Amino acid sequence: MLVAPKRDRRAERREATTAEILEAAWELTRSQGLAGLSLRALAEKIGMRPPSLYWYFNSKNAIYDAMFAQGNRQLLARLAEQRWPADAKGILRLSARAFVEFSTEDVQRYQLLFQRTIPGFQPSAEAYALAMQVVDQMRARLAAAGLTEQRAFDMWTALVSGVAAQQIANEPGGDRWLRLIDEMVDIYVDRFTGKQARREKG
Amino acid sequence: MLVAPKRDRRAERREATTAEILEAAWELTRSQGLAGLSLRALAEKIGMRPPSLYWYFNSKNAIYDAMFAQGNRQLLARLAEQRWPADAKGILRLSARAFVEFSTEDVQRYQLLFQRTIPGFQPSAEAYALAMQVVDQMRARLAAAGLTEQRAFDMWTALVSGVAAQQIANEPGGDRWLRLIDEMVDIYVDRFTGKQARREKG
DNA sequence: GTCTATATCCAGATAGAC
DNA sequence: GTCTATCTGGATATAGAC
Repeated sequence: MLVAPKRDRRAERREATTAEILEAAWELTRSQGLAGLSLRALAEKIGMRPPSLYWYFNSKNAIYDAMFAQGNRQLLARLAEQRWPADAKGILRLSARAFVEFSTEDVQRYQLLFQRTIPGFQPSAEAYALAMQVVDQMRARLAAAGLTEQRAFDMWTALVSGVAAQQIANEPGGDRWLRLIDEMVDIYVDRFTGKQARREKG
Repeated sequence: MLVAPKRDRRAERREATTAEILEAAWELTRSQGLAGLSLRALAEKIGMRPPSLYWYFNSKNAIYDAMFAQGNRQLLARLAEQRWPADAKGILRLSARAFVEFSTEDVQRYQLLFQRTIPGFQPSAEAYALAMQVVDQMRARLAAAGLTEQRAFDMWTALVSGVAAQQIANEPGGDRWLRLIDEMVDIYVDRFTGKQARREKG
């Protein structure tokens, strides 16, 4: 009687090729821009003919979708691997730094994940769920720092994404805005945690 | 003897058509995305054949360039038409509100002016000079509010563009982040002007 | 100024052989 | 799984008539 082997070598190989395609896609976007990605160039880069890509992805949008999901998984992993301190200010500093560094590392990934720059693209439900997980993680970090109100969270995301946006738009690869993170956290903390915040609430 | 008439009707007509093309281009980008603009669709929208556009613009990039310049002129006009108050906090509030409202009004314009989303596009020297004027205006407003340091200016642009970015990315057309502007100005002012700032300096 | 006709090239996607 | 061949349609841009 035939038994299924423990390892599915075919599935493994398929996964490996899929990963290779995505890696090549990221590289191409870095040089051609996110919207400039073409299946021809992608196929050529990995030594395939364009139609062969369709064995792995049903459409170009499916590739964007996989990239979107992968980027969000990378960010989740990045957040998970941090050694989170216990104090509020430490948590906020690390949270901001991790996000801004992740964003500035790869402009195209930043645009795909956080901006609506590709005309037709909308992430699938599965990919979008990962993006929601990222938001939940951020919210959990802020809660760990004692901040639970929606208003405080919105202000926080504005501050952090502002630093990232300016760094990317005006000095990609530099650290002119990155260096402002600690001070930004200070002025945020002054307002939203500790004595002052309690005084305003009471 | 022939004398040149005071009005150059031909030039006027050419200008009018140029303006019409640009207006149609903006409308198309709003529905198709910035990168999705095509000369075919643009020509059709104004009842022309595609080659006729080349009488007015040498290339597609020239159209993007004119749009870039126009957007910056619109922002300069917007800043100029404000009735600027005398007090620092009033100046900052109006400055932030004017910029964020301008940004959220038209997402494609925002992307063209403030983000590098089109693969090949780089503004011409003339158009770029207008973008510099915008920055100078912003800097002048901040100076009028008593803030002259580079670091304070960088922090300010991060805060303002963060509010705009979040509003556009997460709730286009809404005011969830717009409503945070006054509070954002408050926490900024607490840090960078008045007693506290002087104490930190001294 | 606007047109027709055309050049040149590229895009994403499918059919079906092997 | 990967290929060749092909479909269909799009793009920007130019030449030259009117």
